[in-house]
Amino acid sequence: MSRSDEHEQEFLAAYDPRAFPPFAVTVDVVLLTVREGRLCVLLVERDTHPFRGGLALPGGFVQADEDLDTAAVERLENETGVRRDVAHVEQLGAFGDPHRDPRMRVVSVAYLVFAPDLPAPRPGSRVRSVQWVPVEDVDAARLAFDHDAVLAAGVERARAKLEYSPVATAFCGEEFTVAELRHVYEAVWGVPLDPRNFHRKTTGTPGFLVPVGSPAPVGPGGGRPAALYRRGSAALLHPAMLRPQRED
Amino acid sequence: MSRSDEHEQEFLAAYDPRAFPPFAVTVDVVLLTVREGRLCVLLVERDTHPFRGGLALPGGFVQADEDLDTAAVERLENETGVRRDVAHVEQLGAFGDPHRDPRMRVVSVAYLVFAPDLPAPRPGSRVRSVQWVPVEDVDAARLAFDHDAVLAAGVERARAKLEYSPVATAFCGEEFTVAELRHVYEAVWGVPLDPRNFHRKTTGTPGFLVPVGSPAPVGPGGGRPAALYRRGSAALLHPAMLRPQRED
DNA sequence: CAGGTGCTCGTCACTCTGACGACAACCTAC
DNA sequence: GTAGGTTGTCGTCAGAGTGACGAGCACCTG
Repeated sequence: MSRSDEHEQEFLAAYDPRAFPPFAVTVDVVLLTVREGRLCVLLVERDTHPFRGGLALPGGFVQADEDLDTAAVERLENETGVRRDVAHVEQLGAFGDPHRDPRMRVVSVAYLVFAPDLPAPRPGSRVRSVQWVPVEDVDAARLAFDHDAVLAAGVERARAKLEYSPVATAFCGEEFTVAELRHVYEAVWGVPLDPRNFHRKTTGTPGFLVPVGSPAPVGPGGGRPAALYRRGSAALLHPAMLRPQRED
Repeated sequence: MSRSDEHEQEFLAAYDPRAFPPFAVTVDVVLLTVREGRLCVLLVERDTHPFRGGLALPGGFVQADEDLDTAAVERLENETGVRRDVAHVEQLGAFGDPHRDPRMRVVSVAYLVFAPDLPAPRPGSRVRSVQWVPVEDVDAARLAFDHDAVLAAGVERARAKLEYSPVATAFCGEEFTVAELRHVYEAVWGVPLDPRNFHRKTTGTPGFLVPVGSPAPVGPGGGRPAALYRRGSAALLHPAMLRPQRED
């Protein structure tokens, strides 16, 4: 397409800051895992202005030629060592309150990541420490920026998503038992589930679990050894696995 | 918090374009409605570079002090006259491919809006025409930017959302019949539904529909007059209303 | 070997659903 | 007014899915 004078004018006008106010764009990652039966989120202690010393979700600025998804995975890998292929990554949404960052106008694109229990993360640049915090124990009022709202959205999305998709397997290793998967559901939903009905449901839903031919593994503290499964090919669970609804 | 020299330096550093590359941020609106039994989307014919003459979703740049949600509703109202209170508005997600806009780096936050059948929209500024297009008839390859992907995400989100939430009522007027609501489901899902089972399901799900005390209205071309309902207070449908699954 | 633990399979009552019959309440045509 | 068409609403029934268990299996430790 040849560029006429008219187009050239419009092209240049695109850089008029009055018409197109400049934003910074960041990614923030809600990285969830299940540790010791509890749903945990990865938080970093900031070492830079603003909110120095405060807790925040890992994340950072998107570079000029970087895709949003790539930026999220990149920041994640740099700060925690989580490789993309052992985790589930999905976009959570955009957060763009005009005053969410005191420095400047920032729109943050939040990502939700599920990973199995991982080796201890190491602090990256501009960060004092990195820690897993049970989501129940997070003091929302102490989180930097609007990360309390981002975290809440991530946890709620996770709870809903376990119902109709097989993503819970992303919290487990490559191979896992039905009980391990059940512990994931129990930790995310915060309710106990009947082992027998859970077993019937998960093994009976087509495409959810694929039995691993190899024999059953050891049992840690006694009990019949469990069969191993891998994640199946289904993208959606039919029928869905509904969490028990609290009665009023 | 007093601002030390150190903080001041960091504060100023925030405006270094090498560290914080400038983005433009836009909102794009997937406005869906049901007209003549078909799910339709509002598209505008662009009158400006780039994609002049091409079809696109309505939308525009977010202003410097404007909230994202506000910006979406504002552009929507300006271009179509849809008031926020007669429609359902939710964020769809962020689209930020580095080359989605040939002019500059743009991140677009897409919004999904459901509205009842509306009076004909009027073209706004920088727009040649505004038209309702059945989503089945949209030529995805001719849409500007990545609006084909945005539209596809919006339609898929709408289809999924009808299952577990009462948002389908947003496609109807203040008061509506069960049949009108059923036509919405049929148009969005593209499948016929059994009127008797649909009636049992919708009137039986707690919080979905509230009968209007006033007597039944007229029937247009014959048939027993239908009872009128308003939207109930439920935010989620329990149990969900699952769309019939295609068999393979 | 006894008893504990956790895995897996069964049973049963209940709810929800899809498919359909039947009647009610309106219309228009004759 | 009566016949016949159209749409709304209520009922029925068989089958699938679920919650709440019981019970046996396969490992452990003492």
